[in-house]
Amino acid sequence: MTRRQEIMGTALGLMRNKGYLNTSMRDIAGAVSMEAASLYNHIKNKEEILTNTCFGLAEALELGIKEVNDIYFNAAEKLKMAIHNHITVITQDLNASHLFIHEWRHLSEAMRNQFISRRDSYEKEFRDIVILGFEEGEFKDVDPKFATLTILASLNWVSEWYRPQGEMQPKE
Amino acid sequence: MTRRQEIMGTALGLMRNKGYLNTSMRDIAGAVSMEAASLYNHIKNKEEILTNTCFGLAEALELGIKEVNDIYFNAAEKLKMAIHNHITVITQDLNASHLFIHEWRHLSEAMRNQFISRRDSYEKEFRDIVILGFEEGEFKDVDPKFATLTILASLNWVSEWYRPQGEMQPKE
DNA sequence: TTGGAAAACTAACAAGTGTTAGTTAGTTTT
DNA sequence: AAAACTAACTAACACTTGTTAGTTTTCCAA
Repeated sequence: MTRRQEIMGTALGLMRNKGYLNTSMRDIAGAVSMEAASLYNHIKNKEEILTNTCFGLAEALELGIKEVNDIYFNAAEKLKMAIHNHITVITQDLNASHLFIHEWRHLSEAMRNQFISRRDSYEKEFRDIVILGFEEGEFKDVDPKFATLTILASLNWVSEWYRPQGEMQPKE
Repeated sequence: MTRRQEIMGTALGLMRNKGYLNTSMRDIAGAVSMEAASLYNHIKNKEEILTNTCFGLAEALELGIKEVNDIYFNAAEKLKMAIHNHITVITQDLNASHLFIHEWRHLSEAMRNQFISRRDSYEKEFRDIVILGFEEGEFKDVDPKFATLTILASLNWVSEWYRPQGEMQPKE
């Protein structure tokens, strides 16, 4: 593991516990036993940590839903796989996921706008699957918009309570 | 409306948009057209804003679930009413709800511990309803713990997308 | 009209923020 | 052996933070 990865990982851990703004460069430095200024030999600045993880996860999620749309045709199968892929990504690195879900609003304005639009288009692809299932008559008695929001809310909340050592596995 | 209420309301609005830590006393003061120092004639300190709203909502939610447990006996009815009460509280003041759900971790340690334990006991009461339904054979094929987490996740996420002017009403 | 509280002000504080500059020791490449 | 690179350091910067002290203005009841 490079020093950079070590710094990134430690930073994510601190930020998950204390929040992005509440985690200072000196906190991060202390946790990897160096001075704050030395961090800048390895990372560009504080925001890079946030930008990197937010866009990294965005990419992983987008990849997951594109795969689903390429392979499957039946709405029920699509939805199942989309959920599966989403959970797989989210549970990969819980600290990163927490940042991705809760701290993106502290991106600089330009990055934030970019982030929001990618997030919206991901939600749209997800919603399209639910709508498809609705048209196929597979899913009933639901408002597609509402159903999608509910599903994504549940999926994202997983990063709050999921523990790798716990009794429940991602697939379940 | 007293000056205090005006300050509180404005502060919650700012904090919803920018986050608690990222909202300075000078920001709040500016938004109500006074100097930062003058705020202290009306509120004790910054944390009082957070403490007040977090514990205010905690109390409202606890009240709601106690009422349900007093009146209803059937699990399905209980759950329905518990959800209804929860949504009613959450949609009452979206700014306050956002703070309650996302920023409680910035309470001072003593307050935070108190908050967590009240939150846990609320979740337990909720889970007990689901478990009751499971035992009654009313709800099937679900792990009660998992179901409860999913329900609460969805309910809390409502504060992210619900708009009073939107097409959907709390009752739905 | 006046006395006193309420609510605003100015000025300052100590602490903490992200970041830059300049330097140094040790290692790698030329 | 010389040059370049890596990764650490110390010191300082300009600025922001929540909060307090002391003073002045505003406003209402007597």
